[in-house]
Amino acid sequence: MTPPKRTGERATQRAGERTTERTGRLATQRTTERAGAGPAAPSGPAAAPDHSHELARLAALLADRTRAAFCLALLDGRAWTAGELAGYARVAPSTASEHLSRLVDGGLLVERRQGRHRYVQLAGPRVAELLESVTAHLGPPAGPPRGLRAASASAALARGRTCYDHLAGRLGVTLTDAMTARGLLDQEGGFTLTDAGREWFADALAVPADVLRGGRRPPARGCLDWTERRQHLAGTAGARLCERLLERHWIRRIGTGRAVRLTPEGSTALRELLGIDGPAAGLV
Amino acid sequence: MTPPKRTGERATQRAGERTTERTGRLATQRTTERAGAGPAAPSGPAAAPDHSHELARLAALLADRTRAAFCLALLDGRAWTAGELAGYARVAPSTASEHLSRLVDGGLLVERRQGRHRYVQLAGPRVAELLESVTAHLGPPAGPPRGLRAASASAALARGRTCYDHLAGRLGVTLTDAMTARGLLDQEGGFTLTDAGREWFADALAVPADVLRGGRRPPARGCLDWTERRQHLAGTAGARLCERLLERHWIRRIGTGRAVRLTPEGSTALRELLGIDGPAAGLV
DNA sequence: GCGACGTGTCGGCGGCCGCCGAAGCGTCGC
DNA sequence: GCGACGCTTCGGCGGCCGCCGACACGTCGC
Repeated sequence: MTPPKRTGERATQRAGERTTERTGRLATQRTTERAGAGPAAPSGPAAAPDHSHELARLAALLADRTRAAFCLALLDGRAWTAGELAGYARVAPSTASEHLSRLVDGGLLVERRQGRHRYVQLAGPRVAELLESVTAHLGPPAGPPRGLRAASASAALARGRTCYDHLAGRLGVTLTDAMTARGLLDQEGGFTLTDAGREWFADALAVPADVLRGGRRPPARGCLDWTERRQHLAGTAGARLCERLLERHWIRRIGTGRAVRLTPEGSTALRELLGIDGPAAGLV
Repeated sequence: MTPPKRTGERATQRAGERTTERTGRLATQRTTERAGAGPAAPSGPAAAPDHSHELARLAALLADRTRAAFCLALLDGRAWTAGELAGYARVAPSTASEHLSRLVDGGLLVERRQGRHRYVQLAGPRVAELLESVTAHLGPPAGPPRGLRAASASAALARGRTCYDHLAGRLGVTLTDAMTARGLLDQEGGFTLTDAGREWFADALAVPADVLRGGRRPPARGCLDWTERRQHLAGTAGARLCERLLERHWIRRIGTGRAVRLTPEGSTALRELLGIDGPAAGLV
């Protein structure tokens, strides 16, 4: 019953983890044989590909509070500099630098050097979805009451904000509800754009139907909102919607944060397009 | 620029992590203030609830290769004993015991004591979905070629297997495709059961429509298949489908593993119900 | 009742990890 | 060009973690 010694093996594994090249991919590393591969595995063939190593490697990237804070901050979809993130998470610049290198190596982040700045960003929608789905499994958000001035800022965030590349907050949920009520979106047994929805995107937003159809990324997807506790539209459709609204200045970013506000023009437009009463819905 | 000392704070955090009571919930722990809460945060209001601590805590559960292997093994949906898992992952029983305690405390697993055995199981569909969504973001499975005898076992797994509580492998994908072709399932812009699909579940499988509608769990959901690289039906509908097929002996488990095979009766039934040609689809 | 067995607890060991400050390097602004 | 600035590298420190073996405890089979 005593398992074979494998201290040495484990040691080389660990070493392997550290010397990862900066490929910036989530791809498989060299695999050291272990689980279910030998005669000692009692429960029959564990022939599923052994993902345990890669899973642990990926999870380890998020298993540190500072790195987790970085990733959550980057969930706003924008690029941050290393220094901003260091200040945000209250760690020394050197510490932040090391963490960022690990996250880039691990494929969660991409970086762009620009002058003396290092801009870093989530590596793509898939990473954003990954983070969302993991955070969705966490308990309810920490605490309802916080500082005083933070309250007004969080009120703005609750009204509307970006969530990676789509819209969240009351704005996101209201849009989603309005689209559902008008038969553009179907939430019955999933999160699907209807035929009418595709037409609406083409007519009202000039987003052709084929843009919403193809590729690996789901056209429509629900994303759980932590202030509203409701789903809002994500996926390609959610991203295009947010994009168009910003382009047309129907919404505008507040300062440098992720909060957005509905402009007067936007209020009019949304009333015409979706029958949304901005003030009544608490969007302004 | 130099951040405030917080060695002591960090130390108590860590201590807090270790002394977690055995509540077995994913819930929020006490939160120690940090990211974005103070004046040093440069990038405006980071008023999003600070999930970084809980995210790191959750990720840390999966950040160890042994624990990751446990979780992936348990993804077959069945209950394993502590000893089985120890043998599977090639660690000492004492080590496995400690890991299991952490996973139970962390809310990923539930345990059932039965005589001198400790049966352990994934805590629920939500945990299974979490693991699926994370593993889906890993690179492609480790290596195509493996040992010799493992090949036949993995061929059986490729034909059909359970994935937590629903069906995967060629069987899962074939069923999903057939349902889609018959208009029971809509994959156009998500993964939705159509009205016809709900009727079919009621008529053909005696699963009433309200069972497929309610609750937190999505009625239909896509689950990425690592052998087929395609999505197959998961969610409540997927679970009921698998359940019924087992009940009616249309499929049967092979040995104690997660592999399943199509029975002759099942082959007939699936041809009648969905027009599936078992042999031609490589299911037998 | 008495061993075999599965599991939990404890102490200890080696290793990795996260953190920092100091120093170095390239870039930008003047 | 020269200093300020953003970032990175390096060494070092403290702490946690994963692993094991030894031992204790409860259960099961005979």
